[in-house]
Amino acid sequence: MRPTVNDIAREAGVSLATVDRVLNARPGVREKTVTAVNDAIARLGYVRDLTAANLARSRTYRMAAILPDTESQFIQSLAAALQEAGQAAATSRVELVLHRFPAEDPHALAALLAGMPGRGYAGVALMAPETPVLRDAVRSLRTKGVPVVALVSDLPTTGRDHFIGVDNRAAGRTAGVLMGRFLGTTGQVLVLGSSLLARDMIERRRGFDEVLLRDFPAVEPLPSLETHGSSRLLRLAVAERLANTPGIRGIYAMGDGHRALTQVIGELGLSGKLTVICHELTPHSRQALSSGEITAVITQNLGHLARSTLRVLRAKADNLPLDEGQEQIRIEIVLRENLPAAADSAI
Amino acid sequence: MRPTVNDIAREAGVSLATVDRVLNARPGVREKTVTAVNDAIARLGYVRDLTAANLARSRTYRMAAILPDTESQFIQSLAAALQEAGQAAATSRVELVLHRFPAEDPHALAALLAGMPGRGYAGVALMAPETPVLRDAVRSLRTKGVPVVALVSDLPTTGRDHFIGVDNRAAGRTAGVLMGRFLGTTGQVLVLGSSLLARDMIERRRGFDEVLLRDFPAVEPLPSLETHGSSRLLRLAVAERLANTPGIRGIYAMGDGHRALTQVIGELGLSGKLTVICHELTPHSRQALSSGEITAVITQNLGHLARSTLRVLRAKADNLPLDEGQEQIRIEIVLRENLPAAADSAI
DNA sequence: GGAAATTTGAGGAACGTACCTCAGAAAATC
DNA sequence: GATTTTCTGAGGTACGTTCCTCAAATTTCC
Repeated sequence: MRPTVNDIAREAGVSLATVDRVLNARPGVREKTVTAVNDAIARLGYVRDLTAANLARSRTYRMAAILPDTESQFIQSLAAALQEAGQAAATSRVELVLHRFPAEDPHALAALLAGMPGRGYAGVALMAPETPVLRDAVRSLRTKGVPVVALVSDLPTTGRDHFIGVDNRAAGRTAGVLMGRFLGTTGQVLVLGSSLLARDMIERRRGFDEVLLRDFPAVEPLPSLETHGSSRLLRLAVAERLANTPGIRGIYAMGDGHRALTQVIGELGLSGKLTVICHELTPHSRQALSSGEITAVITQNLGHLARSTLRVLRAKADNLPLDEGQEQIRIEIVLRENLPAAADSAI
Repeated sequence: MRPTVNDIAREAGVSLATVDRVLNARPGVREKTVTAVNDAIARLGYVRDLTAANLARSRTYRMAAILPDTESQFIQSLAAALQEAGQAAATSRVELVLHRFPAEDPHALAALLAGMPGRGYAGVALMAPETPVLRDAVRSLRTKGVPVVALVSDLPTTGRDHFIGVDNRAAGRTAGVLMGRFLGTTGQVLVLGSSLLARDMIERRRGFDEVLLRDFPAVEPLPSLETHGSSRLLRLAVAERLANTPGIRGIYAMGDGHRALTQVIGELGLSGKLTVICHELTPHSRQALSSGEITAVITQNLGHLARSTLRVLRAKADNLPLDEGQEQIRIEIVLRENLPAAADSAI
């Protein structure tokens, strides 16, 4: 049988109450006694039974996930993944509530955040652009004891507790190598980015250029086209560039808008003739990948991201250490040949 | 507050004992009453609190993981990942015991398996070659009610409950595209494989050839060299082939022995001049990747694999459904640019 | 050496479920 | 309508923790 708190009390020659004080770091125990208890714990190899502990605490964790109300497939997939992870976590006393904020209105977001502590949230996961208003809102939340984690795009200046997502600079570098090696020789590359999540776009771009400059000097990345999430804008801009710049042999799409992109490429009769690398596996990019319209997708596993979010929030709420290995989100490269089955909840 | 069994009893107008009988499918309840209880459950949206349930059952899960006693870095990393996942799972009443068997002795393995039910194992995870003896041993285990999952290399003919690992055919295809695109033009490719885990080797080879044949007819994969896990054999064979076949521009290493391979390549002064693609991220392949001796590694996240193993075994032991999305192990492509930080427990 | 402060012990209630017993109610059978 | 048989209720204990109270023991300080 596994040792219990009672075994420890006996082994350490103290009472159960004292063991409990030590285990839960409650005050009023002499240093010497603490050591004695810890020794007993080590000797017996005691591991706290979390199921029993949580039950006794009868603690429930009400968490919020806040996303922009953009209706891109990526955001939708992310929302779905979070919902699903929330459902699964219901058995471990964690409840996840999804909130949306108007993508272009940082003040609405700040107001939403300000209301969080009052509504009993034990933690907040947030995907949002890094504005000054947001920075203050996050800081205020944290001083009120609500942990905040950044999702997908980091918010370092806000002092968030953790960032859950990939290293976007490394993701950009990865896109860079693939572009360089797939092109093989010379060529110009069209680079597209929305601007909502400024930070991740900037980091991707930086990584992309870094690799091309260093390892593939014959490849010339063009200045970024900002599409602001508008497919009309994207379509016009891409058509114009492709028509006027015959040297373009590749496209690096850092943001969303896969559908508009493949469409305009198709209309120009260039499907399959360009090396197209984009980010995020969505229903549409899956389809374009398997049809050969997109060459490679750099992505992250949204199911993992969502589950990680809940685990991290919970650990932060309980002030417990993280299993860094488990929480590290990998940069995944998806080609037609390793496209995961659609059964994957993360899409 | 979440509804409890008591709420259900009140809502259904029956006693707690009856609700308990229904919930745990114990006999002695009229059909009509069962329906009434289930209706109440549906109405209140009751979800059984698994932590409390397991506590009450005072159920613990003793699981076994069985690996060959080969000392390859891959097996060592896998063993470490399993150990670590086992430690983490101790808080949720799961215990994992690692066993090894002599790699070349299927009968010793069968004997080991035969002893499992007696020792109170609730589930077994197994990485082993698919021999007739093994098939019978696994079948016998399963009829005794012990779920068995195959690890890394599938064992379809044994009727195992689940396979945890990547689709090796798809992994081979992925290696194929990378090789084809990275080579760019014509070239011969040396293919190396150990033979211990016959099935995964065969599947990888099949996938590799499939893609090259279809999409890269100018690339010619040579017949597999079997190294039987011996680095001496590998070294001799590779040196001989490279010396006598000047058309070789790439190497696809399906099995282990990264160290011997990069060594012999280095001795021939070919470091960085060949496109080398291999499987499994290990300390050594990491190093070779970052130094440019290996071009790409096709791998799987061992941390994920280990945690998945425990979750699946537990679900099978409880006869619960799986979250397929969470358990699907992805085929990962690692280049120097997206090499995950070594902090990752999965190495 | 005595008062004050600190540390410890003993005990109990609670968390939500499982599982047991035994008596009593309701239904089925003749 | 009496007798079986089948269902149901009431109550309890247990799982391993957390967290509380209050008294007693021990230490610290003047």
